[in-house]
Amino acid sequence: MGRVEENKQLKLTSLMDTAFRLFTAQGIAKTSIADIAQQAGVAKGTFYLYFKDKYDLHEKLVIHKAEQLFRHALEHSGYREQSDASGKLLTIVDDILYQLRDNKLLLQFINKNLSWGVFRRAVSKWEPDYAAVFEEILGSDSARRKTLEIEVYTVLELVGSTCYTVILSGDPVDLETYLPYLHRAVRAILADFTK
Amino acid sequence: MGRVEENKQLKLTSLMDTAFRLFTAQGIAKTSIADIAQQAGVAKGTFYLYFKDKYDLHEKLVIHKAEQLFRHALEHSGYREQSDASGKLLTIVDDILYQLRDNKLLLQFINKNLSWGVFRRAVSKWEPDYAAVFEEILGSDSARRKTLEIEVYTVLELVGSTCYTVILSGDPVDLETYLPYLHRAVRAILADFTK
Amino acid sequence: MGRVEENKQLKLTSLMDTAFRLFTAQGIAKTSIADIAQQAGVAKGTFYLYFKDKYDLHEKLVIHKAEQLFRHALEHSGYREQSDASGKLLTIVDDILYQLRDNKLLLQFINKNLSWGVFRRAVSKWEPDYAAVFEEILGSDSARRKTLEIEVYTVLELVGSTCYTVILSGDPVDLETYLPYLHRAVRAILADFTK
Amino acid sequence: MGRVEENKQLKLTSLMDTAFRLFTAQGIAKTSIADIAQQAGVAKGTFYLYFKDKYDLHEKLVIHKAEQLFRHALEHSGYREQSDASGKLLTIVDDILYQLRDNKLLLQFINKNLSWGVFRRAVSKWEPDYAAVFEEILGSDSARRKTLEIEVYTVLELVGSTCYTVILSGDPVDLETYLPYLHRAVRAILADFTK
DNA sequence: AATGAATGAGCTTTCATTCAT
DNA sequence: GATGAATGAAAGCTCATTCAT
Repeated sequence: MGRVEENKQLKLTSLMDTAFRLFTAQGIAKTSIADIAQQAGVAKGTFYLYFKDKYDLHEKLVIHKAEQLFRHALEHSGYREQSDASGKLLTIVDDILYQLRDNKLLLQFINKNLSWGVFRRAVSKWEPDYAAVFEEILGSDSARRKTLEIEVYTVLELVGSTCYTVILSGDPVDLETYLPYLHRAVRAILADFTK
Repeated sequence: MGRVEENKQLKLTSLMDTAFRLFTAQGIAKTSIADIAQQAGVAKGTFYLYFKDKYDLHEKLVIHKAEQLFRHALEHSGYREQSDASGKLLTIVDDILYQLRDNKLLLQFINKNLSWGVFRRAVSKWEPDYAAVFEEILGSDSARRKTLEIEVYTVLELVGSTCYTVILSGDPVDLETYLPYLHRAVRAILADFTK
Repeated sequence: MGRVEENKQLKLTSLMDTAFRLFTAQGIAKTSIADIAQQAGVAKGTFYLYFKDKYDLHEKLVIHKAEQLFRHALEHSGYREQSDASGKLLTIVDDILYQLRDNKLLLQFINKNLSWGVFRRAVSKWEPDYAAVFEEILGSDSARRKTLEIEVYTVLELVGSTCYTVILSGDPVDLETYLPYLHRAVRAILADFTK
Repeated sequence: MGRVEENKQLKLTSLMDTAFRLFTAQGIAKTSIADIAQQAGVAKGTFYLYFKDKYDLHEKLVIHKAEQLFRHALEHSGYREQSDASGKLLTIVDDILYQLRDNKLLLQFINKNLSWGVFRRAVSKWEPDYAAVFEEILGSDSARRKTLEIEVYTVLELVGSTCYTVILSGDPVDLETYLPYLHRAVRAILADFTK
């Protein structure tokens, strides 16, 4: 990577990191491009070399952060040691939950912005091939394929929406109290679907 | 109610209705006070006689719409005919789901903006006394009280987050296809909690 | 006219006068809205209460100035004393020429921007009814009607384009030298058309 | 011409062709150097190796296109076969008119930008020596010399200004309808001047 | 209570120009 | 010669808010 290429990467990273900080601290509406550029240490015009506008940056940021989150879960959760699809899924979910518990800014950012549609589109572009990973988790039994996708969707949405509020506001109970209930709920759903 | 009072009420209603339409159509960020006032048929200055700014109006709108939604469910779902708490809850949930299926704008608006915390705070202010209604649904068995609240919370979040995407984008499947799975999931959770 | 109405008229006039001065002095491209507003003594935002953008202002200015020019010619040239259409037309043309010779800024502004289409559209909106005036000049002989319009068009274009250069740059000769030739040319055209 | 020279010529031509297209399509004000460079297939910096700024390029383009127009008329109109100055002039004018009728973009570009002064300055620089050509057309009779120049000027301005509007907008009549009138007008002027 | 003209801070966006590679 | 990333001044435009009427 030449000097120029290296420099571009640095500016890109700086812009994204700064934007993440500002977006989570004060929201996208109250964050101006001037703010981002200035705090990232680049000229205002430079912003437009990398992003169309702040919403473009925002979208790219969501995808980027989501990828980091999943990549970590896939590489560190040890889900492969589980024998069944449900076990694998739960292991991954738990890893992600722990990451989010320890990084509330990220949770706030991801959850408010990550829809199932965005997630699926993003997954299909990632390297390594995460689509293959899902194949691996869910199995290749094509008869159960659609059902499994619904299963994943249901569990992810349940975990995402409940934990968002619980972790951030401790309402209606705190995370430690809620986790056992959540696990029971998830297992109940998975068990029922498997019938 | 005198002529003046009546006129004020008309302006207020017009402002809120217009704001709801604009907020859902183009988002709060892209909706200006000038837009709202003009389309509501009042002068810009008049807006400030009723609301502090557009965020104040937005908050009042969320609470107002949520109340309408729950009021309808409580008055029309016939939940009282169910014998157990779970049955009552499911009946109310179903009614709300049907309302939202038929009013996607409302779904979009409510879901993006209604958090558990806002909901609880709002409920406590409503007339008639909805707190009493919840008492009625959940029962007064103080031992199960907290558990039931978690139960309600979990189910509401599950229903809210999954149906939001399904109804609005038909992803990963459309609502007709998804509903049976959702019902199984909800019943599985409720059954498990009851053990 | 109330205080407010009076004030609006003042601001409008100030904006148009200032814009005319700046447009003629430095061109529309190099004139910013901030310049116009500042020198007109109003806030930048006020500009947008009266005009869509600087091109909108420009167009209105062209029409406004053209109207003044023609109004003066019609009211002061005494064209009615001429017996034939050609004489009337020449009298009006001469009056306009003298106005422009004495107001080169106006000439520059009008000529670069006044097209036959704009002129015709503008004329039809003016008060008093200038369309009727043209009727009066050209006569109501409907058989010659279209021919007369072409005649007027040809003469106006000839006078406009030749005098523009001559008055402003004295090239290829100065106005005093050119006028006799122009008059001969105009009379030659009119005489020929009358055949 | 070496490879390098050839390459330079290619880039120059590409820049001028692209600029002509963009200037006529959207005007000089809305055409950026970035646009020109990108669509011409060269880097932005390269632009500055050939032109000072876009106005420099514009001026060079006007002169270049005008030369092409006149060169074609002089080489293809057969004006030499006419015996008198008036006939020669009319023959050249007609050829130019036909070129412009078939190339409206060029008409638009030339007319908005070609003044008598620019034309004269440009003519004096061309190769072959077009000044001599004018000598040839107008004759060397120094007594009539200045009169003939005025004649050329008057006719060119008349033709230019009337045909601009007629060809481009068909207002007040279309070209086919207008041409006979124009020819009568030109002949009337020329005949009168010859008296 | 209602109006809407006026404000001007503040935002997004463009773009000519430079210069290290 | 050629490049194109970077710059930052400058422009257009929006809009919440005020206040005289």
